[in-house]
Amino acid sequence: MPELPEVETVRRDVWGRYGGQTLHDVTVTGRRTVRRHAPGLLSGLAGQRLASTGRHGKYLLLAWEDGRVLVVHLRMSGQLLAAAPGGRRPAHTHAVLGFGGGAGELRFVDPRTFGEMFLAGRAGRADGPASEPGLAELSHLGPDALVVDAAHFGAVLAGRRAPLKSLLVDQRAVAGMGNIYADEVCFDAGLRPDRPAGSLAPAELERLARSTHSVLEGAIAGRGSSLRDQQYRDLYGNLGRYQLEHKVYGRSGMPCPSCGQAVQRVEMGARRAFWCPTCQR
DNA sequence: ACAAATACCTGTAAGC
DNA sequence: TGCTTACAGGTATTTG
Repeated sequence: MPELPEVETVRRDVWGRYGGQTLHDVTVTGRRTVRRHAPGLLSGLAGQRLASTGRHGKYLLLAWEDGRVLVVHLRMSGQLLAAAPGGRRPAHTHAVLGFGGGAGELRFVDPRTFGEMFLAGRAGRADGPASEPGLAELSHLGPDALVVDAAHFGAVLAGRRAPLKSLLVDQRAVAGMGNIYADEVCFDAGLRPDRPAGSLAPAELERLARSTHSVLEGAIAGRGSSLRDQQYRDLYGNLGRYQLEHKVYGRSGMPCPSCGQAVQRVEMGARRAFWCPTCQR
């Protein structure tokens, strides 16, 4: 499932192929994909050059010359796929951005239709991750996980009795982590996912911030995680390889890579968490 | 104010 | 073989 590392991988791919290219036409066939506004609104982007790309948490931002930003969220099953124009489009293709200059088309494919695209105003300037264009639609998000620090964790976790993991996947607290990376970050930081969020000592908050950065950066280097359903693909349809480096996520009963103890699975409400009972406290 | 539950979806896999 | 059921999970919304 696309979380921060997967979205960042796709962002870099998109910039590499479509950066500076002119958008010629937009085709929207999935109404639910553009549910925040009328489907025809995206056609107004035709003629614009892709000026920069950005990302905040799991939101991908495509900024155009005139300052408008196309916001893309892949949610569960969304994919952005590059293709030559004219080929047969895969099932569940809900929107297609047609570029000139031989760049071909950019397809939004999403079987479960949880994903969405919408047009927002006003772009940031720099091309890069975690740009802060100040979009009203994204104002509910906490700081991007790549730049969060211990002080911020301290502030948002203070006084909370909810499990640490629940806060790590809460995009209002910190933006970018989901089920996979919250578990991996907790393991790397040596913290139980079911620790009451407000119980972390200063040194633990420091470890949490450090592990958040290192785990997510490692996952970006590995081009993201493709799970057994192979739902996550990069722009060119290739699988990620960071799933090979997961220490605890989905590894219930298998030995912890650090100590050899069996990885445990704990139910936390409707969701679950994987963790090592000896390495995490 | 916070925490937990639920709705939204469909492809896949497990069970019968 | 074919049917039914459970499960996956990010976010918005509702309920407690």
